[in-house]
Amino acid sequence: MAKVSIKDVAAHAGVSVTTVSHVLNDAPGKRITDSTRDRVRRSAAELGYAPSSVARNLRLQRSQMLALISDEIATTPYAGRMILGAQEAASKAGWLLMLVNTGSDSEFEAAEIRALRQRQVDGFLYATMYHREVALPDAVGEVPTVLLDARSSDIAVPSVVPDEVAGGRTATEELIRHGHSRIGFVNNVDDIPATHGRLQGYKQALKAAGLTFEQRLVVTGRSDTEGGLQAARKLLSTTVRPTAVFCFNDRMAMGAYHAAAELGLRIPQDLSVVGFDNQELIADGVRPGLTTVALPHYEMGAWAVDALIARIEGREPDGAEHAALHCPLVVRKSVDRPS
Amino acid sequence: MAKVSIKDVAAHAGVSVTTVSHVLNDAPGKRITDSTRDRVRRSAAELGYAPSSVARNLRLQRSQMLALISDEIATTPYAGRMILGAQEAASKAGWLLMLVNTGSDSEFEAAEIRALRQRQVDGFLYATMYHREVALPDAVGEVPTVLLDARSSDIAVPSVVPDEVAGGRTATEELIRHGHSRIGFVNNVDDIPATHGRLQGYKQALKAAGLTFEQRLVVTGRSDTEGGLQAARKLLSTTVRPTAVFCFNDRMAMGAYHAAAELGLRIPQDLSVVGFDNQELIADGVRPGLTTVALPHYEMGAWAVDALIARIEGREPDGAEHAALHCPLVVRKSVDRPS
DNA sequence: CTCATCTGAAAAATCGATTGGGCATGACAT
DNA sequence: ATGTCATGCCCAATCGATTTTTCAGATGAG
Repeated sequence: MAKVSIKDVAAHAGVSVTTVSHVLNDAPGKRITDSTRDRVRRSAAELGYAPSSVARNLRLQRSQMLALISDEIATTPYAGRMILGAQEAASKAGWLLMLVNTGSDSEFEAAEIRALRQRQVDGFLYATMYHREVALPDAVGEVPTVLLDARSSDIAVPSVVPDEVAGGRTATEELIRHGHSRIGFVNNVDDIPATHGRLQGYKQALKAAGLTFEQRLVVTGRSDTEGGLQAARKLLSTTVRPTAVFCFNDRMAMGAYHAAAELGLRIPQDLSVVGFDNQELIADGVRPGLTTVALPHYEMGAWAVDALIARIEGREPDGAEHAALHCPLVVRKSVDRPS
Repeated sequence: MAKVSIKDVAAHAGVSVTTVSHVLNDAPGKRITDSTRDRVRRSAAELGYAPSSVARNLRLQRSQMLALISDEIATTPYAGRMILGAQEAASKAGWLLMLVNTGSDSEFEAAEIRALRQRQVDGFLYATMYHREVALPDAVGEVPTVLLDARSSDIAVPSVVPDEVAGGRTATEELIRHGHSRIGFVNNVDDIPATHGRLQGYKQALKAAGLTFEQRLVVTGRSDTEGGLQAARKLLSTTVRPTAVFCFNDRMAMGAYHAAAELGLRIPQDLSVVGFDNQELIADGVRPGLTTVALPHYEMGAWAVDALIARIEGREPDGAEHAALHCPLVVRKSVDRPS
């Protein structure tokens, strides 16, 4: 079963390659009798013919390939779901997805991008592994591009990010719903959209519930377990201890668990905790399981691919689209009513 | 800066496309004067010429593309480093890597593989996200393939896996080195190579240190936090409690931490723990940090790509190669001498 | 009966590269 | 003066498709 080309089909069906092409592509405006049509189709099937996309791409000057460029593929566990979402959306639409990771070396990045353009990649997904603002490298040039989990100052580039504000609101509401009224927020110190967005959502939820925002209930720290531990320690040692904590992410929530343990507080009886990110390894690993808000990585990947393909095929409302996708709550066992 | 083809370069340099091709590819056996060479090269540089790989691939009947096919890209955090290793090795060798994930649907898998062959993918990396035995799908046909983190019953296919036995030995030795002589093993129940290999390594280390293997020091459970908790609970409640535990993986080690906490045992003062996998999220997240054995995912990815390219280019000793890569110890704070 | 029109399909150009075979040109030998 | 040969480069075929153009034969109008 070596390679069977369009010529073989033509010979087998006793027609020209032209006709085969016309039949197989349902060429519009071409007149071909039904009997010929049938003969060609049967031959193609019989021979197991599959058109060479290399040849087709050369002729059509495109590749049906997308490249997902990202700064760091490895260091975060998020990557997987985002890539999966992109990959499945691409495959569903009949496109292929290349993965390229460039690290932080912008020299290397530019070189890779040029290499991809040389291979006629039709579009780029420019992804970051956490929601932040980026500058699109010049090298992408005129090739259609969509930002994934990132925003650009250049608003002409479509982008998709998580709805951080709504996510923060969701987390806080879950605590309010269980009857908490003194709710602490262990936030990240970094100046990134997630920090501000989740805080804003926290405030919105409080306000909507008629609770007053208190600055001293917000403590910040590095966004890892250690930072969460320290921040939570400080928060839980205040004179009027909160009965619940919303943590910037699951790693910090893990730190809050440690702090609670130090202080002899049981979760969720003495302290309710909500995290953010839904990192299964942590959220499922700690005891009790951590109620948290999930980032819609899969959905963002899929959205980005769909938007990119639409753009490439020119069926896009002009003007860039910017999506902020919903972050759903994942309920486990770390939230209860206040004692 | 539209598309500049070889013809443009030829025109600009005042030579034929043949000559341009010969110069740019350093065609062996072709005689071209230095002055012409220079002229062509300067023209190419000046015009920013980059050969179209689509055209080249059509002519040469290859694509310089590799595809990494895997069952599940998303569900394990390992994927990242493995993919990164593959990706960087490919890029270093001037190849492109496609990612394809097929889920468990072998129908869909076959379809994807056919699509890839149609695009002239030159080789496949068939990866699983944990070390196990697989059957290579028929659809790959004659295309060169290398197994990643998997073994096949068909020994003709090269493969690379972690050296589980040596890893188990390393973990156990670390405990022995600190003076432990009653070392428990919290093992996985699944019938996979890791289970048997790590146990074998555990036994080897004991034997080498002159310690006798005791069956009751080995307990098994599901390979997650809960399973680790239950197994460790059982192990630590025996009359003669071990002073150290080697856990099948970091998730089970996390369960062992929970069990120790229940029993009022401090780590590492009262109990030393060694894990396996080096899942940063866990190993760095628990307190104290977990000493563990790392799986060489990055290295396996790179090895597989190198082996695959070698095979494709025909510079490979005949007969398949099978590599078992070293699993290095990552020291944190969960091991101390017995009290 | 002749010429125009329509049909169905084939021929040929094209995409951008690689490559085996040739063809001038000048140097050298006879 | 003529034949031989190495040199330096170009022609044209090729890869496998798509697409524009062409064309032979059937049909119909005048």
